[in-house]
Amino acid sequence: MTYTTTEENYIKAIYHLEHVHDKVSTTLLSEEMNTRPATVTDMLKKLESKKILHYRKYKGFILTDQGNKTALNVVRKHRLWEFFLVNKLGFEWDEVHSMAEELEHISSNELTTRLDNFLGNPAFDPHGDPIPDNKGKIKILQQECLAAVTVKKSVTVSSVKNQSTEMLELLNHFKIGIGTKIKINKRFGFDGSMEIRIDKSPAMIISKLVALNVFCII
Amino acid sequence: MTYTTTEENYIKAIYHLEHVHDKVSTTLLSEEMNTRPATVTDMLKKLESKKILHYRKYKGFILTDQGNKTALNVVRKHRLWEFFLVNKLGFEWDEVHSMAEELEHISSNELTTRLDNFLGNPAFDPHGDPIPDNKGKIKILQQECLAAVTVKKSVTVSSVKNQSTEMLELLNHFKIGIGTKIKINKRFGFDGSMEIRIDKSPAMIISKLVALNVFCII
DNA sequence: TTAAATTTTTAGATTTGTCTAAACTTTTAA
DNA sequence: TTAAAAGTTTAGACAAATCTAAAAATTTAA
Ligand SMILES: [Mn+2]
Ligand SMILES: [Mn+2]
Ligand SMILES: [Mn+2]
Ligand SMILES: [Mn+2]
Repeated sequence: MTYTTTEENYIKAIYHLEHVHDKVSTTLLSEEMNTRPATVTDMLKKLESKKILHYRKYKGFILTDQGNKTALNVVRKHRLWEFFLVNKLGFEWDEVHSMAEELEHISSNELTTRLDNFLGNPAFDPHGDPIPDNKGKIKILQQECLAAVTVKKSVTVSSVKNQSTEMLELLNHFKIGIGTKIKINKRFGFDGSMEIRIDKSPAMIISKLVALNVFCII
Repeated sequence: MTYTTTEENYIKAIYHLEHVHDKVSTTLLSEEMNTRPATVTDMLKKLESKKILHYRKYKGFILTDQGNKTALNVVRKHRLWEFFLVNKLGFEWDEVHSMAEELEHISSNELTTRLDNFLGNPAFDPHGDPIPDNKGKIKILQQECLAAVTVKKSVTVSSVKNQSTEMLELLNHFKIGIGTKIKINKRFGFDGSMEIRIDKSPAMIISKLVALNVFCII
């Protein structure tokens, strides 16, 4: 089975939303896809007929195994291309998303396999998100939210939740990236901000919102 | 200006045909695009309105400067990606065309520039075709058709005209590729076939049709 | 428990790229 | 030089992905 670029984008969006919300609604999906709910309803019928999801009018929808498999393949390509763009072409992590959004639809499986090998079969993309292997298997790390880490502990940044350009730009400014080692000096009760230190550089303050979006390995 | 994948494919097809035929007809273009002439007429009107070509009903059409520039950019991306697939991912030269047909539509100019640099700014693709630089400039080689080369001369293969899988497969079998040095032993008047030799390997016979499709530097 | 609010679906259009069949223009050749 | 052949365009239709407006179903809350 092959799917259009649009279908693949819907499948991937449903996959992502299913991992954040326990029930994905038509409206939620329409917001994610920047379309109208009516458009989503049409697409749901189409994807149902292609056995990508189970759908019952007014009752909701959920990806089938086939749907999940397809989503994982698109996610795999997206993250492999992001890795390529950052590690081979020298792009910054905040520049690659829209390019990967196009590259993820290149169809050749052989190309994906060879790209994977060329990159050294990476397990994580530049944002710390796991790259599914060719069977759809994902490495799951035991991570903790930086906002919840005990004071005085040292941790290693492993992923970023909010991946907006603004957030990544801010982390760039702080010189925080995947793999950065952080020591938590103090947490301020007033606004939940934290004083942290990277190596020997001077201590700095990050807001609670930033801390909530950074995940670490302890 | 940005163009759809379909529009880009038409623009590129017109560009290629203009370099082989002194007048491109609606029917010829429809054959190249595997569509009906009526479909081409519709697209011509659309591309005319986008200033990609000059068009006069029943009288023909020709790319504008803007059309040529756009075509060269698509050709550039196509050939850079082919180079990448062969020289970085290890594909054979007869495997890359359809993948490049998709990759050539990835829009980011910054990506194209960085890919070009990553590949070492190659001037020719795996089939010996010139890769336009970022200004659309092409290196033109002084080439001669193998079928026309004087007997006893030694030449270097520089490009292949017919790039069908069948042709490339045949050349693979003969171990003839871009850069291969060939000595012409004899040309047979009966069928125009030629006896050639590569390095110290035993002499072999290639048909006139093969020779007509191989171009060399003398 | 039922009426109001919210969500979802249906109905009917629109745009893009395609088709077939028919009409129109140009070219060819008798 | 003109009639037939060939090439091109027009007219009308369709599938995909989208929209708006209205109808229907579900959820919420008085
Ligand atoms: Mn995408
Ligand atoms: Mn990512
Ligand atoms: Mn293409
Ligand atoms: Mn090529």
